Amino acid sequence: MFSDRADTIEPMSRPPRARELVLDAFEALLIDDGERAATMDATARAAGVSKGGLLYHFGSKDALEAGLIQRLDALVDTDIAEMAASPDGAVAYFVRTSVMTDDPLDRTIIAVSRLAQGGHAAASAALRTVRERWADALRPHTADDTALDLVMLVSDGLYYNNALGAGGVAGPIPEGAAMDTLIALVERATRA
Amino acid sequence: MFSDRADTIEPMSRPPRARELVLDAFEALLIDDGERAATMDATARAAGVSKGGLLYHFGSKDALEAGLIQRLDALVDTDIAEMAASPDGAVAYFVRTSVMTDDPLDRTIIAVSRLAQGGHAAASAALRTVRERWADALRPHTADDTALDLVMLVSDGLYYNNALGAGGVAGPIPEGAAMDTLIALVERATRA
DNA sequence: GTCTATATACAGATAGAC
DNA sequence: GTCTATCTGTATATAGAC
Repeated sequence: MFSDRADTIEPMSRPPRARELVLDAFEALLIDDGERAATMDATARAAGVSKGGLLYHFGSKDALEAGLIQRLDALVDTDIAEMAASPDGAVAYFVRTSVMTDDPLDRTIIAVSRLAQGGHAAASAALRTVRERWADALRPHTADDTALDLVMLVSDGLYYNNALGAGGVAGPIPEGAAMDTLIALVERATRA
Repeated sequence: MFSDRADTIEPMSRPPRARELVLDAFEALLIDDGERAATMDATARAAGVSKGGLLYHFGSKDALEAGLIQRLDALVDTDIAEMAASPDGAVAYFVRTSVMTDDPLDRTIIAVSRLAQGGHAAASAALRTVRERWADALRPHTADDTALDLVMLVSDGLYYNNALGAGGVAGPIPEGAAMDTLIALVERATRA
């Protein structure tokens, strides 16, 4: 049902490229400097366009924020599919990927969290929905509701520490072997 | 070394009362509406004083934020003492009190988190210090570093969900019996 | 599609009256 | 101690040229 015109080579993207660059810039500002600093002006400057140029793609601040939330939903689709297919098991995959690796999904989640903490209702709702989707995907892999709570909370804790790292010293997140041991402990405590 | 004049009855407070009311208002705005909305103007209005009146107590936005961080440190002193004295055990006390009950400490932590997410370096540093103090107090009660990580992360996860609740629907936090079961699971997995 | 220029509102902070 | 102006900078958004 797709009619992708693949006969042009250079501008391969269906979603306008400039639009994605603006979202990248907005995301980076939210992560590095917080909601307050992520203004239309700063976003335009960071994306290398003018304010007017930005407002052609996103007619308002609300539209820009909605665009970021839309990106989050798309990235979570992919993540849930990868989690289900993970050879390690869904729980191990989920806990391990809950620590920020600067991949697109991690970045978008932190950015949307900043929006949520700024009182943006749609951002809070989007994060709750994402959390619920993850919980649904993990439920078959955990012993009971309490075990699922534990897995979800450890993941939330990891994200909380990631989110606090902004602009400051890195948070106290288990790395390498420490993470492997933590995952083993969580799996032992929650295995279905 | 203190020369407390206790001979006056009515104004019993050493820290000026208006100052505390301003901090209460600032805190409430941060929690309910986010950092962006917690302006000097809005804080003054919520505290029932004028902008000039607020600026008598806190000469700048930075001073106001520093005042909130100072309040956090004082509240954590009390909490650590209560945790050590808890008949339930430190781990159970810690996990149970990690869910927002609208007590002064919970409120101040969420408020300072908002500041931290807005890029306020001193707020991030203060939260890291608080986390470290808790970890030190809990270390003797956990089997090893991994167990301690697990307890800390569950607590962080609880706070993360509390923090997201702002202005929106309540987060998916275990309550009542579910919380008791979770604490039992965490204790079984981490007991020293 | 992308730009400059501008309107309107509100932020943090100062000055000085009461 | 607490107030009412008021200054200065910056945010979102619009208008309209190129």
